[in-house]
Amino acid sequence: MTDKIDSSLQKAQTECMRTGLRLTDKRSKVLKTLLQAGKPLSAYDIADQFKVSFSESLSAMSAYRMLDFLMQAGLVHKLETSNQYLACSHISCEHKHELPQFLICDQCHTVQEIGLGTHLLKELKDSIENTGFTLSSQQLELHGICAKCRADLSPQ
Amino acid sequence: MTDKIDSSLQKAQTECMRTGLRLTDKRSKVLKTLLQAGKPLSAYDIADQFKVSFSESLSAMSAYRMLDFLMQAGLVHKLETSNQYLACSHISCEHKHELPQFLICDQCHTVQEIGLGTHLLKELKDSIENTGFTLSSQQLELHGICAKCRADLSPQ
DNA sequence: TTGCAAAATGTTATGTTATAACATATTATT
DNA sequence: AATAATATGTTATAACATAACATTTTGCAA
Repeated sequence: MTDKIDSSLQKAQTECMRTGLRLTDKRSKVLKTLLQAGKPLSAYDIADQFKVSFSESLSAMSAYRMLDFLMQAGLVHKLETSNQYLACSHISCEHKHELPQFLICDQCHTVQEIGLGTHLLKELKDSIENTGFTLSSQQLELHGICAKCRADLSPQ
Repeated sequence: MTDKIDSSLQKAQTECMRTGLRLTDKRSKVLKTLLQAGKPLSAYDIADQFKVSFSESLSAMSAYRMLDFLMQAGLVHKLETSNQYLACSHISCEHKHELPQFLICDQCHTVQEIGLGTHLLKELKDSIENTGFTLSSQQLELHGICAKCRADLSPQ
């Protein structure tokens, strides 16, 4: 578990170096906060958790700035439908994804980052662009109930 | 134009009566505000515009409550990605839609409510539900550049 | 190595979006 | 008319986000 987080942080560091971005100590710690949480957090949650984890202050303002950086670097996503941030689940793999897709459980609030089939995505994209609209890289956020909560709700 | 708005208001009234919902004068005026705007507005924008249009006060708190009602009645949608509200574009037609889809232009901020093919939607839905996740009625909000802005940006 | 410019972070203030809690008014039902 | 339910008014405050400017740190050229 810790290994996974460490290797993600390592990978993030390497990737930033390669592209000339500065993954500073604080930025790295913000990313680590999200990786450790394993779930989406608000900017203010992050600032609070940061203080607890690292006994070091972080204003919400700074959290926002660091999140901006991490999002630009593709290391963090923002869930627009819940105003929360979460670490990209593909940091430690090679997987490149331009259109992240999230399944958000409205019961337990866990978020699963999935990869829809490229075929389906292409069809979706084509269907939209046929109307003359040009998609920017924008994510899908789909709400519902995850398998686990579904099972808990309707036992038997 | 005014006819379209009036007929939408009429239709909304009829539909609410039929289902036992109370589309009061204020609620109807909030809906009218959105229909007249023809674009998404924030709750505070609506309260402001309401005062201008009807020379009658409306607190933001009240606007939120009326928007909640109108959303429940299926007459208004909320754009979760921009915290704005807009009248459903299908009030005056028979079209029933459980999963609204929006194309949001990040340039001119116009919003187009589209209907993706049922085939494509079914495929998308199946693909997601195969993972064990149960979708609730959730809309798609896709950002990009509309045809008009696209043309303006790259002439010739 | 020093000095400068750019980037990052700190700090304070304020803007924007949304809800809580309780009071008052209106409406439907008996 | 009494009363219960619904709707609206009002005030306060929570939650999310950005602006503006000060200070510190870093990278780089002289």
